[in-house]
This record gives sequence, structure tokens and C-alpha cells, in this order.
Amino acid sequence: MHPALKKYLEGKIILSSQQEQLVGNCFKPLVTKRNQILLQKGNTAKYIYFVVKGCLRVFLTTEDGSESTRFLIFEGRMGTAFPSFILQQPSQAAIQTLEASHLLMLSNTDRQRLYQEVPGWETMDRKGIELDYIASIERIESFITMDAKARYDSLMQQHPQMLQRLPAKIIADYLGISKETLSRLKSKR
Amino acid sequence: MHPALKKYLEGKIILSSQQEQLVGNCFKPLVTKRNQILLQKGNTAKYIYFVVKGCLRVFLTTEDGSESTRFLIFEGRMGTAFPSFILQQPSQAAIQTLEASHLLMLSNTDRQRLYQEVPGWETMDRKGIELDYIASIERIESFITMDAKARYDSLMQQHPQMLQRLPAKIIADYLGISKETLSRLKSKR
DNA sequence: GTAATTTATTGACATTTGTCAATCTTTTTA
DNA sequence: TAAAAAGATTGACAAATGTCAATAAATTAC
Repeated sequence: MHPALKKYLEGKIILSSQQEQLVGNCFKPLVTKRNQILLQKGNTAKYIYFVVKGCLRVFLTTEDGSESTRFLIFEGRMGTAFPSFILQQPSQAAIQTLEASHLLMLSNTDRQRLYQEVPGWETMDRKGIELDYIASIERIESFITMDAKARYDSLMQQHPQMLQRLPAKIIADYLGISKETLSRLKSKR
Repeated sequence: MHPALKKYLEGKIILSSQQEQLVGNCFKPLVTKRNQILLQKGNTAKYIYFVVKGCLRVFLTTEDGSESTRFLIFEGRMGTAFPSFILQQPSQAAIQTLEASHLLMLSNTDRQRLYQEVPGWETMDRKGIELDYIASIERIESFITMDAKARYDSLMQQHPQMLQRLPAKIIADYLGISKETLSRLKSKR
């Protein structure tokens, strides 16, 4: 098993060496360049990605060519185009790497297999989904209760590394604002 | 077991009569009036609510007294102040009934008990959480990609009953807009 | 290393949305 | 049923944010 995945699982679940091997085999390594498309809009998401190194972006594209970032996934985290992956339906969103990345891919079938063959895996996974869901609830609240400036400040406080690492236009559409507005917010202290 | 709950579980899980009794006992009935507070902001959510009849509102209050609706929960659905319930931390949000309601309450400890004693319960619950999470992702997307009018039209199409049943000001803050703006959107075609 | 491309900033202006206040309507309660 | 409370609408105006265009800066690719 990849040491980064092992670290991720530490404290979340205890695996026998046999189980560890099974889990390790289910996560297939993938090394990508920057700006590589992992999932095209319209295709069905087959994998969840664990990010060992690099960064993924799940984003929407509209008819007129504009893009909106639904999620960003950094080192030590898992993610995918969740609705498509769970419902096994064509994805509204696409997935791309924002940096050269090292990934571990878990297929939907292997995911089911882990549920069945590794006691405790489903509980661990459920708890992970619960936390992701909570994060998304908090993001919804940020849209309901905060203006653009407040959302930016909040992001700056919670994920300062995001701002340094990613182009501002990605941050802007993650926040749901135009890149010009973000640029002005930054200078406006 | 309450017939509404039985109907909810139908097709999701198969229970022995003994298990059915256990589940039925875990969900405690509660009859409320309109505008009754089920959870105060600052308290920790102890229950998930299944709505047999009526409607719940999970909402945020700010210092200046304004309110924002985080979630609305109608008949045949379950919900609570999710972050507080899962993390067992003081809730940012409060819960109130918007109508006289019939509820079934599941405590956190009984929830754990069902996980342990009813095979398949956790799987069913996980799938429910996945769907709720998907719904919240779609709501995030609505904030990133749509303006107020588009969000209103979308809600009107997906949940027309909500608009008829609830005061417009509740709808407005669910959409993240002022009640005046909503009022204008409605007349504007 | 330089050209090409992408990204960021800034200004001018348009549009959307919010706020406040007044009034009208509906619903609730006594 | 009448009074009171809550909710909805509308106008006037302010504030926030978007759009378009020009330019500057940074990054990427050859």
C-alpha cells in the first residue's frame, strides 16, 4: 500500500496485513501531467481519486464556455464527481488536474468489494462522507449568509495555501464571483 | 412501527418482524404545534427527525437578527442540524416547525444501536446520506452558476409545492436573496 | 531565453440585488 | 369577528457585483 494512503487510513481503521494488501491492490496508481482531463463531462465517473500529490479540480462548464469550480481536492484527500460516481449517471462536471499529480484510483466495483470484504470499511467511508457533507453544508451557508468579501476572507483563513497555490480565476469561480471582483477584493485589503 | 416510516423503509431495507419492532421503538413520536423550536442555537442536536406530517426548517440566525434557511424538511424525509448531530457539537443552526407536525425522533445513541443490531441499516443510511450530499452539491452549484431568477425558476420547477406551502420570505432566504427581490422576480414574468 | 500564451489588474459602465420605508394584504389570535 | 400581527408588494435609492476592454504581468512552451 502507498504510504500516503496508509497514513490517511491511520486512526480511521485497523487492517490486518491481508486486508491491507487487498486495500492496497484496489487503489491503482496514476501519474498525470498538469491540466490533464480525468473525466469528461457526459461520461460516467468510474473512480474515486485519492490525491497523493498535486491537485484536482471538479468543475462545470456552461454552453457559453464559462467554467465553475465545484470542488478542489488536495493532497491527502479523496474526491470525484460525486453525483455521477454514486448514481452512475453521466457527469455534469468534468475533472482535471491543476498540477502534475500522483493519484490512487478506486473503482466503483472495488469500492463495493471493500465494503463487503473489509469489516469497518463502510463505517469509515460513511464517516468520511458525513464530513464531506458537513463541509458542503458550510459552503452553502457561506453563500446564503456572506457576501463575496466575507467568503474570500473566510477562505483565506481556512485554506490560505489554496490562494497561493492556485490561479486567482480558479479561486474566483470557486467562490462564485468574477475574477475581476476577486482581484478588487484582494487589493481592497 | 408508524406506517409512514414503514413506507419510507420499503424498498430500502428488508426487516424481520423483530428488527421492525426494534426500529419502531427507536423512533419516538412527537407531535408539535406550528413554529415550535426543536433545537436552540448553541445546543447540541440529539435527534434526527423523520417528518410524518408537517414541515421543519433548519435555519441560521445572525447577530443583527436576520435569519437564513439552511434546509427544509417535508413529509417522508429525515433531517436535523446535521453538523451538530454528527460531530455532537453545539449547533450554529436552530430547528423549528413551520407547520403543526407529526415527527419521529431517532436519538444519536439509538442510531448507533441500529447500526450495530440491524444488518443493512448502515448501508441504507449511508446511501441516504449520499443522496443528501448530492442534493447539497447541486444546491452549491446553483449558487455558483445561477443568478437569483434562475435559482427561483429551478426551485419552482423542482419543488413547486414548496412555493405554495411556505411564506415567501422563507423561500427567499433559502434561495439566498431578500424577500423584496423574490417578490419582484415573481411578478417579472 | 524568447515568443507565445495565459493570467491579473484596472477603468468605465451596466446590471443585479439589497435596504429602507410606506402601504396593502393575509393570517393569526383573542 | 375584530384587532393585532405577520407577510407581501412597491418605489426610491444605494451598494455590490458583473461585463467588456485595454493593458500589464507572469507563466509556459518551444
